[in-house]
Amino acid sequence: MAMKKKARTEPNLSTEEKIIEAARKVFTKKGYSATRTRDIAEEAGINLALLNYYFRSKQKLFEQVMAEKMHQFFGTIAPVLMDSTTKLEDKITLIVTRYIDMITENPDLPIFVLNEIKNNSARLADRMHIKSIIINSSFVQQLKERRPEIHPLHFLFNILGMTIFPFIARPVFDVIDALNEREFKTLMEERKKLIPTWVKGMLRAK
Amino acid sequence: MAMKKKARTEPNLSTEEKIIEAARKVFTKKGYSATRTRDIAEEAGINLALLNYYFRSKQKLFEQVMAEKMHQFFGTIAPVLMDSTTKLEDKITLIVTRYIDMITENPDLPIFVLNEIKNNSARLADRMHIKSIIINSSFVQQLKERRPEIHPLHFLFNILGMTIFPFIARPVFDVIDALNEREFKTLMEERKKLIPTWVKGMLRAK
DNA sequence: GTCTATAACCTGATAGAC
DNA sequence: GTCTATCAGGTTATAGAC
Repeated sequence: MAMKKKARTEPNLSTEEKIIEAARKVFTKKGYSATRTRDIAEEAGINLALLNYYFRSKQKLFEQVMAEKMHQFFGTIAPVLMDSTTKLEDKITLIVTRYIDMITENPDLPIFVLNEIKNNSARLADRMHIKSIIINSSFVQQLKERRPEIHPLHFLFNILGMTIFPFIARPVFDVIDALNEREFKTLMEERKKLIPTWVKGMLRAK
Repeated sequence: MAMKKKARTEPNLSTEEKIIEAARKVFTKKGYSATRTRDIAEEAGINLALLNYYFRSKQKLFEQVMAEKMHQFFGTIAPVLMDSTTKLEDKITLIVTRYIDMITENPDLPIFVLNEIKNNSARLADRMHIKSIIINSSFVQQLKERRPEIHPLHFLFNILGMTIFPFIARPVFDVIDALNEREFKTLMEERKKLIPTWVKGMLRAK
């Protein structure tokens, strides 16, 4: 009966690591506002005061987690977009497969990152050079050359939308039990092959 | 200098309507947890006590707004999916154009609805017959007939992802000033024609 | 470094005057 | 119906003992 304060993170970590690990989990799952510092402390199996000892405030702890998560979210495709030695078709396949693998491991990541960027916009997002990553990337150049009459963002929206949206919409399908975990994973595995095929069709289409 | 408590909603509404109108705006923009009942009262230009007088609690007020917003979100396409007299190709065009028009007027709606469903899942989502709307719809039947070897949800994910994702990801592009409001609207207008074309290509593709 | 206790503040909700 | 004042409980953060 006395197992209320059981830690849920690995016990053989430093206190600081236990806290940040717990913060990653709770912030990503519930978002900034719905997260209580007590939730994080309990998840880490430590005392609430230690959170403020290691990280001055909830806000500071959050900023650290958020920076990591943005790096994870945008860093997954940034190198692919920039690499001028990869063919356009191969880039598409890489973006899709990497995102599906990464988000499968971190299902709450997309809606967390996009929602928190919306809520903060100004401060957080421009830390990374997202603009140059997107606008001046080799990927966008290749799209412009292939289909000069269509804005390259159309294709980026298509690839990311088809890849990421199913994860964002998944809770809807969960509730109606239309799609259990295994079925969803199967679909997403299929999509690794299907999405690149469809996008290549768009690039060819009249 | 004494304009702090200025109401932002239309003044010629009943108090109850002013409150629910303010609640729609604030909840949709900030989500349940980040919303303070005081925010809603100020937005409505009324006193905090009146909120509890008309709606017993923050939770009750939220549930009312949420039910409306889910109806708005899913109701936009439900009739189209169900109508067995419409051709598959026409359904696709209708879904895309209706969603783009509706979300353009309510840009925060998709991430709000999907995020709150994720946070509540159990209670909220099954009130509407989403399951039968999706699984037993004429739309899904038509997809099965057209491409029996591909799971129909693949096409639904594609259509909704290409249509809705740009709105969800927009704050990212806002910050990097890659896309002002007019440019974004132009792109979304173009997508009303482009997305149906691309989807039809997928339906044909070997 | 880690804990308990508590300060300081915020938030949802209500009492009670008008 | 509407307001001011306030309560009760929760939340972040810190003081101080060990």
